[in-house]
Amino acid sequence: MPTMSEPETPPFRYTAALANEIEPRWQAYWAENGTFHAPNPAGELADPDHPRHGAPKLHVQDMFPYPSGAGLHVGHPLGYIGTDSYTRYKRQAGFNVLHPMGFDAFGLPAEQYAVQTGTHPAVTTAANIERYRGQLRRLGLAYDERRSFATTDPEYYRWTQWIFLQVFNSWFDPELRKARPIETLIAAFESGEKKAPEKDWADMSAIERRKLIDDHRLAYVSEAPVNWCPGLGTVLANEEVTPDGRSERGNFPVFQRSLKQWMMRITAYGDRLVEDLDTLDWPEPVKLMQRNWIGRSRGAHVDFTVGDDVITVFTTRPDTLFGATYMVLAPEHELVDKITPVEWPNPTNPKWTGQAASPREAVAAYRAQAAAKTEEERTESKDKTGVFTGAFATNPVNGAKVPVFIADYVLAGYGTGAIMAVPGQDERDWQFAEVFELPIIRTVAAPEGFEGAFTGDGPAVNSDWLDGKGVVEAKAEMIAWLEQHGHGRGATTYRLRDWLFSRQRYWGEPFPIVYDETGLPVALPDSMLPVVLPDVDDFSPRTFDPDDADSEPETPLSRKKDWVNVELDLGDGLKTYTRETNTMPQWAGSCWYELRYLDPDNEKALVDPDNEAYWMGPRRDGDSGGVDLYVGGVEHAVLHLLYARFWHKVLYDLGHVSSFEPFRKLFNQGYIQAYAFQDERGFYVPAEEVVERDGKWFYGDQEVTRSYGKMGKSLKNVVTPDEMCDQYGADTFRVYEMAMGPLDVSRPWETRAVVGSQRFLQRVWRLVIDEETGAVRSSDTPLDAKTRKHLHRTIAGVREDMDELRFNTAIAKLIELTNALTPLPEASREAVEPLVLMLSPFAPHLAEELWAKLGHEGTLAYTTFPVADPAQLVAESITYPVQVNGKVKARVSVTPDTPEADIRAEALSAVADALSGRDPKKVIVVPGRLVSVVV
RNA sequence: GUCCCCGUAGCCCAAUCGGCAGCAGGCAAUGGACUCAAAAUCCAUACAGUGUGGGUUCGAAUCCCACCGGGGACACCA
Repeated sequence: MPTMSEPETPPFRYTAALANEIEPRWQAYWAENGTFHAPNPAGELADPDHPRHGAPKLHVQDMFPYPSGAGLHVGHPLGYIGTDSYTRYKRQAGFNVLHPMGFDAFGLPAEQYAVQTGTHPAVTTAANIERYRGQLRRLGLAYDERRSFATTDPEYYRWTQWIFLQVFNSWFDPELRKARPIETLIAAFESGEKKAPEKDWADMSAIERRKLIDDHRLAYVSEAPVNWCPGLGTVLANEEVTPDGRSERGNFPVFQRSLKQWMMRITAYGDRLVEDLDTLDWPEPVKLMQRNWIGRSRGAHVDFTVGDDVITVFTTRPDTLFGATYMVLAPEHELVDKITPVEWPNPTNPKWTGQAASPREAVAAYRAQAAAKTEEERTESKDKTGVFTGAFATNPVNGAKVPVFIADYVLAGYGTGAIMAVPGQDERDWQFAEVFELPIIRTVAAPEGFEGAFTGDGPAVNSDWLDGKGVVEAKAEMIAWLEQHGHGRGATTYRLRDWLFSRQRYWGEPFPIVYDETGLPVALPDSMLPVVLPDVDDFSPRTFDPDDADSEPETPLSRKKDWVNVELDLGDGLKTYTRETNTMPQWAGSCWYELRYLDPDNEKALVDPDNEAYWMGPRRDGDSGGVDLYVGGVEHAVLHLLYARFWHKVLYDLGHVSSFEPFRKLFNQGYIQAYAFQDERGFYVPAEEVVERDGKWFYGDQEVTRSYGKMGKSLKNVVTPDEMCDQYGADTFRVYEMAMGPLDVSRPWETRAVVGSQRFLQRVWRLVIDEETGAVRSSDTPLDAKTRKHLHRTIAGVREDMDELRFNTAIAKLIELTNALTPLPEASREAVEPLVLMLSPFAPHLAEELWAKLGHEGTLAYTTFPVADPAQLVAESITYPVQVNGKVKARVSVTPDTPEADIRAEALSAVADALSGRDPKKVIVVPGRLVSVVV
């Protein structure tokens, strides 16, 4: 115990200097004693002697950071301090707490830095991680450091690769709605239980069989339209492309190209990803964003015939089929060329032709026009454009001939890329019909006088056998009719696309895949993992002129020929194979890290099942299991959380985990933002030197304008936790961040307000320590009754606030208690010790120091959090305000157990003057609150 | 354009179920004590009627409707 043997401890005030002496000392103590190690039920991290062995568990996790070169600013650790305070409290409250931290260290910035400087990304990354660790340690964050890792560690990404192989070696069985090992599919084909689409399994060649199987894998190679970004030299996932068709990172143009890429069949999980949201304790807006992103819609596929061809449309409103007066195909639809005749039918409305001499010319011109537009231009103008193809389709319900158009308001990538247009019930179709003078038939009765497309519910009209039925019923009957007559079938579509999983980058996980002489992929066996990322001389993918759409990707790994070409024995004897030279996207490592914390050193499995079941297993029927509390920003509402859920479900299906969701409860912390100031020329000036005078802001003598937003170097408004630790100490900084508002609310940083938290800690310090002599001044005198009640009220309130993550109000209650104790002649231990314990989640170093000074041995981390005495929570009397017609006219004081009738009587006599003889019409007694009299 | 979240003292924020808007708390301000003076500390004081307008109710910051302002998401998804 370093603190016990230092009589020369400066006996002064709790200052930044003192804090900076205390804090590293306790950080060292915690590290040396492994204070925050959490015991596992099994394996190397098990510890039967641990004070929390066998206690109820709690797994709390933060979204781990990408260790950037810029280090942390004061906004970053907000959530970390929140979870640290929460878990310190829960640990004291008796839980076995797992609170780990790691690093998401693959990614573009380190690679781009490497390209610029030649420094290996591994070197940059390691240095950045060290810096982060130092910054986090300085804040006193209580992590189990044995469980920390980076996604770039080969021992970690070995398991990322292993999970990839699990995904690769699985298929999605639509009957069971789950992933199953690929062998079960092969067996099904072999036994004839499942039929191959084109010819019998028995008649297929080995290569044909492999291709068929590969087409069913959850990870597959696909020649598919992808987002090719020449400026970055890589392809991007849809999610990484901005709505105006540029790369989210770097803002380069992105082009649609057909390229061979790895995909993950996340769409197979669309239903479960939607449905299981209901089991999760997540903020509603995040669930909503996921639902919207997945975009499941139910409806029907309907077949329209055009000559000898069949065009299938997707509609969510099969009930309106009688109102389909035309059809629209996306300009890119594959049947457009085939159905377009040589000449315009006679007659043809001149508005339909785009002034072209023939349908083919019109189609070609319109396509060129559509292709020239960016995605943004296409969606920005809501004016409907399009052109008639010259072809007519047959409406299957009534045999009506309807004209077929192409128009860019129909998207090639959604549904079937073709729609039946029902202007009477769809606003977009209505607008198009107005422009092109197409007939409008209402099939749902609209209210009297209603103009435009009616999308609400109502009885069907003009719809033969559906007439009179409501929308829901009519939909069901139409789907049944379509299926019965072979014109269509019920269908569900998703906005969600399969996940593009390969990147032409260096700094990512290599795929555990090689190609044989057939060019088909072959999985490496587990025994060959990890496939270590080799050193290369040049880290950059070949980049191109950002506008060169026809360039071809060339990966950094592909240039390393001695690595790419390998001789391996994969069961067919020694053969030459070619390695996959793409790497995985940055999301891969963060898709499963919550599991690795549970069992970080396990070499036999990604996580021991006992450990997984203990920390993350379901607790009751229907419970998804998962991390008990996951804290991070809303910016990950869709991508990271969706991908992680997907992988987790695959692992669940294959029996590797017992939980079917990774994160049971999600909490979005707010952001700390800051003001930035610009001078007349628009240059940013250092924010900390700007002063306010009369509602205006000045930098020196110069007036500057204020804006509010992120902290950033270029905005010259960054404040770092290190500066705060220097100026005030980590505890003051922690208390300030937790006190300045609720954790989920964003707020502006204000350095000059930090001093308030410092003063509070100084007052607490002064309750225990004599500032002149350094002696402990707390007494053993019992508290007076009033203060004792205040203490227990505070304990009860703080516990409640802590459980609900309301740290700001918990701290306010502690300040209030401190302010009540300060003027007392003696600082009684009866109050001071609980106060120190309750403060310890927020100001752990100060609390440990005071706890030691008060004569306790070792750390307080496992000392029971104060418990309120219920007897002390009962008020001696309750004062009821008495309202007459909403205005407070009197107050009556009664004991808490006074019956309602007596309260009523007392109240009425108290306001007898105000009533002046009138009879009360109504008297409302709200127990514990007030009495309201109405006359 | 649609959807979601948020508007309470100069500022950051409190206020179970609708029940006395603040001895919840902090910053800043003002006055005082201490000091040669200042800082720090301590004590005290003032400041809003809850963005606006309606409605429901005995009673609305809280529930409903419309509008205004700020933030976020999606954006022709058939």
